[in-house]
Amino acid sequence: MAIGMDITQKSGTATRKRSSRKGNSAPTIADVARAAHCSPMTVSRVINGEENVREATRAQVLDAIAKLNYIPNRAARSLAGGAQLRIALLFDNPSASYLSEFLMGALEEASRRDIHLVVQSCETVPESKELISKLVDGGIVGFILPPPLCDDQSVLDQIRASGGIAVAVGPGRASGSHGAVQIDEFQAAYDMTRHIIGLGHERIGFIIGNPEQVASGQRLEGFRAAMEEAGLTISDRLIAQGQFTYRSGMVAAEKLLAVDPPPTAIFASNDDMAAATVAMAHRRHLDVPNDITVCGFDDTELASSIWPELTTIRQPIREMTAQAVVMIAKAYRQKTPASKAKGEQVTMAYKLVRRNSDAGPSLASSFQRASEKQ
Amino acid sequence: MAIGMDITQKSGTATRKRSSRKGNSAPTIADVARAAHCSPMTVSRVINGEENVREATRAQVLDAIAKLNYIPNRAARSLAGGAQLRIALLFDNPSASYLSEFLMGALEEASRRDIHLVVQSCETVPESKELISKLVDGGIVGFILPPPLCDDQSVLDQIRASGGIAVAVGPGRASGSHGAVQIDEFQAAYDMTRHIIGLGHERIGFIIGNPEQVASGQRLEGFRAAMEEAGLTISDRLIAQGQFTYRSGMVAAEKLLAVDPPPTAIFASNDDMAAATVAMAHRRHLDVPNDITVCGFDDTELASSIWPELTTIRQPIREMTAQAVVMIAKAYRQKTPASKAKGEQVTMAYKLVRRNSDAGPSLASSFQRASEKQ
DNA sequence: GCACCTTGTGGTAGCGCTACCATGATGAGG
DNA sequence: CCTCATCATGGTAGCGCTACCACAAGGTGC
Repeated sequence: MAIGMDITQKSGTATRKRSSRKGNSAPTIADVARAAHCSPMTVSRVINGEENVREATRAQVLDAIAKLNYIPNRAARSLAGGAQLRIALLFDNPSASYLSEFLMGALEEASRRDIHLVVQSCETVPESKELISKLVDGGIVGFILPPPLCDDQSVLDQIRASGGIAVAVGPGRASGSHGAVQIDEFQAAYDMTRHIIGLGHERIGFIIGNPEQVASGQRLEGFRAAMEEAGLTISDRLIAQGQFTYRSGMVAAEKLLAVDPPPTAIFASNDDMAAATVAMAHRRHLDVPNDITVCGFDDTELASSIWPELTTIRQPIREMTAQAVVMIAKAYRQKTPASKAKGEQVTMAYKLVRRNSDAGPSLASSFQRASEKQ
Repeated sequence: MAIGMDITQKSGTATRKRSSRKGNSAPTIADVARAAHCSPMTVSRVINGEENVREATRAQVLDAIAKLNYIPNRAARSLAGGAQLRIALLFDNPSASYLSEFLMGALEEASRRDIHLVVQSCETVPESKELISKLVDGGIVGFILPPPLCDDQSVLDQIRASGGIAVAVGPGRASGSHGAVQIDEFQAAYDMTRHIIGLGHERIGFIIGNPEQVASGQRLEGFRAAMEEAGLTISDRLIAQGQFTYRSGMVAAEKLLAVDPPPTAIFASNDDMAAATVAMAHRRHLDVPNDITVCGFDDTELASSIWPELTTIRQPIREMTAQAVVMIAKAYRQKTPASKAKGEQVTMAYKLVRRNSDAGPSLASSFQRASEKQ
């Protein structure tokens, strides 16, 4: 890692007398063994709950452990224990804030379990093929795949072919062939739509996400279902295609706001597009939320850094990623030829976060809507 | 990334004498050494960025590392390296995107060095006093302080009094009593202003950051210096006070845009406020950058997620935080009574990132300006 | 010319723990 | 009584890496 910087590292002298290497501190297994009048091996057995230790010996050891306040050294344990789990986190180019949340969860859990996490960018699909088998050869046993990679069947297949364990995080739909951690996208979009309807809106616009990601379709379906259930008509003109990017959101919002009469609320499939919608509304001198309600999805950082802050759906990204790490660890441990490719599915709870971008329809709009009906 | 090199690992090591303990062998430092035709020690040096390695050797080793996809074993590292360091990252409430970048850098470096990183929110200053000594008693040896905490002398003093090592990241000015990692805020703001002037602008607005942070003042000074050097007058009406928040940016931008004649460019002291300025400009039906240039500072994720993407100053936040971790680790290791409170200062390189929010002044504005001069 | 650095490199000895034998003790079966 | 499985335990050899020298090669300075 060479960064273009100059640093003043003049200090190199300092001849301290090496106290860290041996010195004081931290009782070791040998200390315990001495105190319990047995060998380190026996202590190790007790710690690891092995069977073949006499009850009396075990008690002695336990006693010594308590007396010395001994805590086994994690690092040494996993070093000696051999097989350290290595997991790769592949990513294409998700939104940066999504990725950082994602990393936090994975890194934290990996550190807790003393698992090696390798973070790998994986730009192009053709390249990925070679990359994956290289990683597997290099000792990587599992792969965590955030969107949009989690929807790429060829990557999934490649991992399986190489003998790796794949866990997709946040795919729209789970296929049984691999593990997945997700939220119920359909239900979340449904809930949000219900929320908007509950505010009194009837003319609600929707911006679809990137059509290549399964989640986009599911969110749209959730929206549709709630609208239909409420007996509201869904005009094609009030549904715009986006790509999950801010820019695509601007284009889509522009289109929706130009419809006559305009929607009193817009539900965008992610926060970037919702933020763009707010910007477009402002450009038209519409107040958010008084003139128009705008809701997003994902609760990325953007949602709370713009004004008004967005009402959105919070995915527990960190927890989801942590869960993915756990799942790989588990799958690896019980990797009998049989259960190998089972593919556990976990659905986690999302949350509708209400902030300042939603409100009931304005009187003017209501009036307009009322008159329009007649 | 270089592909096309097949992995020659297995053919190279014919004997395969290991394999006893581990089934799936991850490449070790010895494998790399063999591939790079040097000793494991040299590889270790390269990995740890030590100085005394010839450039050619370093390159060879780096090459071998890449080829083998080698990843150092953290467990072994911390075992051999001695005690495990514990560092706290205290934060008040910086912008979320800043924080997430910040965390990434720290987490990554901490994980790389097997340092235990404790992330601690520290809302109120009175509370902080107790918190710090509690953490030190609990075995925390170092503290990383992002803005705005890095400007709080009482926190710094408290850490020193408790015997902890403090490193401020991104303070405006370094005091010798503690470590600091920063960029040259003044120079960066100066450069950006020069850039804007170079585009042909003369009537340039500025939005100041939170006055409690030293960096705000430095950025303002950099702006002033460049303006004066170019012989441009600085109207008080074209300088607005902000707080580094999106919302404060909206208020400030509104004020600046209402000035008659309005500025043809606005330089905001951070990206959040710049983004807000773009939004306000749009609300007034001003095109960015054709009608007005808007520049930010920090290059947080927001800068590239809105449209147009912001021209801004990129601080290597991640690298800076990583550097802070390194500095604490080093300071701790050579913590002789003498060198203890030395307080190393590191200044890192920033970069002016040009994107799509700047352009020369429009003809209309130029004309206006020209006529105004007469 | 010989002390002295300085610089790049290699060798060795562990860090604390566990895998894998090897060893004494036991008891059961012949 | 002697074999042979079955315990309970000990010894040894690393796991992968880094701290600490040692050492050779190339300067300086006088």
